[in-house]
Amino acid sequence: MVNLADVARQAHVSKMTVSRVINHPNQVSDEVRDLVNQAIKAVGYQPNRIAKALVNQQNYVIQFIVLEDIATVEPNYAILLLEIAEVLNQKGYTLEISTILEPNSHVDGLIVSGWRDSDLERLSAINVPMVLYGQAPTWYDLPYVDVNNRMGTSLATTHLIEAGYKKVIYIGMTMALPFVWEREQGYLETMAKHHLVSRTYDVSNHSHDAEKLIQNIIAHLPKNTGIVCATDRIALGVVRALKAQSQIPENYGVVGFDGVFIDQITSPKLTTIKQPFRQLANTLVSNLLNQLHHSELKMELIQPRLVKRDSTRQV
Amino acid sequence: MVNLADVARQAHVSKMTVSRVINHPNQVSDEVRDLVNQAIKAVGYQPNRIAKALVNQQNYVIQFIVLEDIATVEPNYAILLLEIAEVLNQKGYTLEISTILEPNSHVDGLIVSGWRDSDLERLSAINVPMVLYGQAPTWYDLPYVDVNNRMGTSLATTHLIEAGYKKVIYIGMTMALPFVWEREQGYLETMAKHHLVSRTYDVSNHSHDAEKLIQNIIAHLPKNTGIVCATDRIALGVVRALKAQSQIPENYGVVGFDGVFIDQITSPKLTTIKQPFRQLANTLVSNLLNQLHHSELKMELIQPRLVKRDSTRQV
DNA sequence: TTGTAGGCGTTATCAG
DNA sequence: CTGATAACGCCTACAA
Repeated sequence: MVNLADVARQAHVSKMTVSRVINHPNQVSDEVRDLVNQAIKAVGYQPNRIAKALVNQQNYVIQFIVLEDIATVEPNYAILLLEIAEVLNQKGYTLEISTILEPNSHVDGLIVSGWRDSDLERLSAINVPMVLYGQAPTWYDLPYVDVNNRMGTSLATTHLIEAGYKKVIYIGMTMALPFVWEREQGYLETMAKHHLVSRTYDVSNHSHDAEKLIQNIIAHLPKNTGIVCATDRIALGVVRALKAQSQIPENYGVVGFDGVFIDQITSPKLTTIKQPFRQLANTLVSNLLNQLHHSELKMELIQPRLVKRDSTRQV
Repeated sequence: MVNLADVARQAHVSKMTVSRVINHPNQVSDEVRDLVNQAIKAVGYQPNRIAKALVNQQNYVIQFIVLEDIATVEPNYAILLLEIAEVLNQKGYTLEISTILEPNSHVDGLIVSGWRDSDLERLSAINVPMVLYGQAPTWYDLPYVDVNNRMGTSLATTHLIEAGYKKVIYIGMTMALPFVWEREQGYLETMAKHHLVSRTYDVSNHSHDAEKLIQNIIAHLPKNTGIVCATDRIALGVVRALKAQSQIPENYGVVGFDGVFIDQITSPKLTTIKQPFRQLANTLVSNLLNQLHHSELKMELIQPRLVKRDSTRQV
């Protein structure tokens, strides 16, 4: 393993000078800097993270904690994880993945996802810098990053109204999670703003349940109805139930939420509210690193995007 | 941060004795060992990974490299990743995720996934212990772990035959990847063994293409046909095309492959060949660690499982 | 069985 | 602007 000493020898300077060229280049004279840089290339030097970590009392490790059962949580994670890993790697950090909350470890920061309200107490007791994925109640004062769920369903509702669907209903989830509430509110507010009568239904977040719901209520669903769904999974069931009569998008318009994977495999392809995972990952990471370096606590909401596809009329 | 010295002071012994109690307990007298263990608990000592890594010239970091475009590769990864992370964490290793092949890094081992034939040359030039996810040509001598793809489609084919479907066809993929070939072979061999005439089609790995294929050939598809699909994604399209006439599983039987997520959201639910991800993760990790510790190179094939659900007749 | 010295590769600090 | 020294926390090698 080639180290600082090797470079120093090659460049006929001390180890410290080499170290400075790397970490504080402007404290070194131009000539020496060039000399050292050449030497670095010549011997193929790469800094040793471990040694650096030891002396700096930092691990350069960020832990991504998944508190919910992955198997049920579908594809979202893979993509978010990869994005975060990439951003972190670029900044010299390592992403460690964990499924348990074990604060004793040597990590510099935590990104916590899939938490429930009941985890919040425990979370706020841990004194490692952290950022939550998902909007948390403000009284815990825990920094979070989330997509603006309310804006998302608002976008969806507006789109359906503008596309000319006379009636617009909402199919939400039975889970008691903040984002579930936010998504419903986005629909309700937008309907109110347009002086329209709102109507909501709740199902578990499974396509088959949504499918059944539609079959049950189809008799009462007038043609020219728009359906805002709390998730793509629900939308999938709705589309399937409606597909038989191939009435999409003429008689029924369907909008999903999430924009990961499922939206692509439905037929017709889903109009959906897309979570901007790349941006989410970037924000999550920079939020956390800002805490590490400047100790700012921030709550951030990212804007989602409406992706128009074939399950709604083109306006 | 509490360290060896703190424990030593507390127990009135030297740092080395404490270190020995942790790493070579049988080199220490019983009394001293108990004393030290108490002290460790008392002060809440946790070994510092970083320092250990520095002196041992190990990072305890395993890199998981994803060489293909994640967005297109669907949910499989999230679950595999989490499983691997868990296993590794238990053994004191950290999982680092990366999307680029950059061998210069300070990692102890590599788990490589999503590679193509063209990556193999480069891969075998890297002299860091590694294990591939996916069966590789033997002449590269690269250790790999994979599900037994051939056995998988064989299981699927046998199931359809035993369920009494008269004709059994195969819908494969156009990609020139080893596992694609293996899956097709599993079908062909099994058909031959039963003295049945085989018939294969190829589509890209998208549900919509599979759907179109079925629509095109449905006229030539006699009732009582079984369809072995190379992936759940393809099966999804097939099921959708056949659903209209709701002829599943009476007139047509469909079996998918992978058993992650998609199989759950089809209607009817898919009979499929399930990749045992937990076991895959365990094998991947132990294969790699065996290389690190005992430098054994191994190629391992894991048996998949047939999960019978509603897209085939019950036997 | 236990302890001492030295070093892993890096950087902060202080002296020149 | 540059260099020597000590330290981060741990472990191997050797000594007692």
